[in-house]
Amino acid sequence: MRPTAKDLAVEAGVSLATIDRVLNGRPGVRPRTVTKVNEAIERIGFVRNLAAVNLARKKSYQFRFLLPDHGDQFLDVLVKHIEEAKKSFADEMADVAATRLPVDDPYKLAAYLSGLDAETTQGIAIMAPESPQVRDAINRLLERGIEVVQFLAGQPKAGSNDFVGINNHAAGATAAQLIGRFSGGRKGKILVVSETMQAHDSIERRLGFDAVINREYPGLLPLPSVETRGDTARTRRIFENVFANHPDITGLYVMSAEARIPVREISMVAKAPLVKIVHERTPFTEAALKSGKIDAVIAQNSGHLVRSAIRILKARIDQRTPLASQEKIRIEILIKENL
Amino acid sequence: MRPTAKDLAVEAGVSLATIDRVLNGRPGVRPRTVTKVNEAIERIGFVRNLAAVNLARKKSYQFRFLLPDHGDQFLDVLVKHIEEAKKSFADEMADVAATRLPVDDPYKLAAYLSGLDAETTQGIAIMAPESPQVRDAINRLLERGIEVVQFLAGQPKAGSNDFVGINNHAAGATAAQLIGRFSGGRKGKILVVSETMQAHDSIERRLGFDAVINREYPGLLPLPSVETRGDTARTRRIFENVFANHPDITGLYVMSAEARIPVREISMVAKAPLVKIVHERTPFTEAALKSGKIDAVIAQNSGHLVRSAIRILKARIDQRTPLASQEKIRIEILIKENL
DNA sequence: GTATTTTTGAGGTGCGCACCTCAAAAGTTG
DNA sequence: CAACTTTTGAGGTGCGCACCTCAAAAATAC
Repeated sequence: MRPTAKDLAVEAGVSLATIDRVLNGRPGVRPRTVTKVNEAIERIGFVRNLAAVNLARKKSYQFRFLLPDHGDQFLDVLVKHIEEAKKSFADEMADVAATRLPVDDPYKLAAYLSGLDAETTQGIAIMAPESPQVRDAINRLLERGIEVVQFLAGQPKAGSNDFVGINNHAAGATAAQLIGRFSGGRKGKILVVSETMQAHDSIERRLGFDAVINREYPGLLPLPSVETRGDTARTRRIFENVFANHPDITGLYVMSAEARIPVREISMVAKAPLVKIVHERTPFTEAALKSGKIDAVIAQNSGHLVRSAIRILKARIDQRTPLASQEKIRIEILIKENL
Repeated sequence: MRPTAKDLAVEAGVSLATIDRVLNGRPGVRPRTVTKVNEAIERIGFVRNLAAVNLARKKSYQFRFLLPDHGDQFLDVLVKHIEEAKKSFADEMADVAATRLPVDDPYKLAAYLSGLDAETTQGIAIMAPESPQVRDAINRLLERGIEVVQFLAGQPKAGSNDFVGINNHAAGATAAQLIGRFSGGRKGKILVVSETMQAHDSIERRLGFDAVINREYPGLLPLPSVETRGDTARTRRIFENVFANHPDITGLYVMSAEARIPVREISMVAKAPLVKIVHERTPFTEAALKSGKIDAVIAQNSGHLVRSAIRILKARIDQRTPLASQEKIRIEILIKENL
């Protein structure tokens, strides 16, 4: 049986009231007594029963994911996993919800954030680009005692674990290494595509990509980034143009989550087979991998992302340190064999 | 606020005692009343507060990992993660321990299993090869109410989630695809190495490997599996022999967890650079990836493995269904960029 | 030394639920 | 309809802890 507070009181030679004071940091305890209790804790290996603590405190957790309102398949996958997490975290007294917002409008987003009530929301995960407005709003949330993590987007603050997502520089580097290896020594140009280069993550990926290609694959030349803006016709025009100028394109790297448009359009304009690498696991990319339309997917486990964000928020509220090895989001390489 | 049993009683128009009878399946309740309560549960979305339940029931979980007593680096990594899990699951009233055993001796292992007491052990994760003795012992454990999962080794029963680990056939296929792609069209022979081919996992990996190589890379010829038996000198002799007979070896696939001996020895006998793929993330394989001594690692996240085993055991004891998407162990491809 | 402040102890209540007992109410049987 | 049997309700206790009050003991000040 695990020792209880009562056992601890006996071991430390104090009363339950004093144990309570020490455990909960209440005032009016001599330093000597605190030490005595802490030593007893070490000796008998006392660990608070979190379930009982939360029960007595009537604590529950209400978390919210703020996601873009316009979305591709990857967002649908995320929403699905949030629903799943909602069920599995119900056991731990955590309620999880998702809200779709026009995250690209910093003012609307900031307004929404200021409207959040600390009574009904203990933590939020925000998937939105950086902006001064949002940064301020986040700081005000923190002041009001609402925990925040940046989810997939935004500028991660170094050293803190307030960002949930992969290291995008490393992700770009990984893509580059794969394109390099898969090219098997052939020379050629690499077409690099993104929905937009405004996003911080695309910029990071591009930097990581170029670093590896330039260092390790002198035979490959990455072209300047091309933006689809989610527009099929535009993409087609750009591709036709690029291929006209560079008939020796041998690879495609799609940096943003929405891979459908570039993958479809490139098959219309490219004559020779290319090495194609895209990001994120979605129904489309899965099917494309299986059918051989693309060669590899650089992914982050979306279920893990969601759960990790929740666990980090929860740990912060409980004043615990999340398990670093569990919360590190891995850069997954998917090929058709390990789907 | 979440509805409590009291709220449920009001909603269903019955007393708390009846709620208790229904929730805990006690006898003496009319079917009509049961229906009434269940409908009320649906209506107000009642979910039992697991923390309170476990508190009232004084329930705690004691789990044990049974691991081989002779071990390579991968086992050390596993043990480290078990220690880590021990800390993080303490919050959930679960105690986790690891025991090293001569798992290759079915009689000793079976004897140990029979000696387990259901009072002090609620679940175990076994990493041991299949044998009739062990299979029987496991069945007796289950009869005595001790939950069991097979951990990494053994013959997974189809359809049940009593196996924690990757699909080894797919892992072998993944290795093959990578060797194929990384070879860049060159022809050659592939040296396939294992510590022993007795183990079920090596056999599966080999099958998956051959399937892909034969189907997709006719220019590559996998040689018959070579067994190191953990013996450096033996391995060296075999390698020298093999290279003498097959000077055109262009790739190495190490199927078992211990990659140190084959990777070191091959560098002594191979003249030309090879494509080298090994299994499992360990300090050695990490360093080898970084320094370029190997090209890729097929890994399973060992922290995830451990936590998954614990969660599955816990869910079974609670009569819950574990979250399938979380418990699926992914086949990770590691290169130096995504470590 | 006494007066004052600080530290400690004793005890109670409630969190949401399991588990138990006993009595009252509702059904069933002949 | 009485004599059952089955179903339901009322109420209590405890799980391990938080949080509160009040009084007693110990340390400190003057």
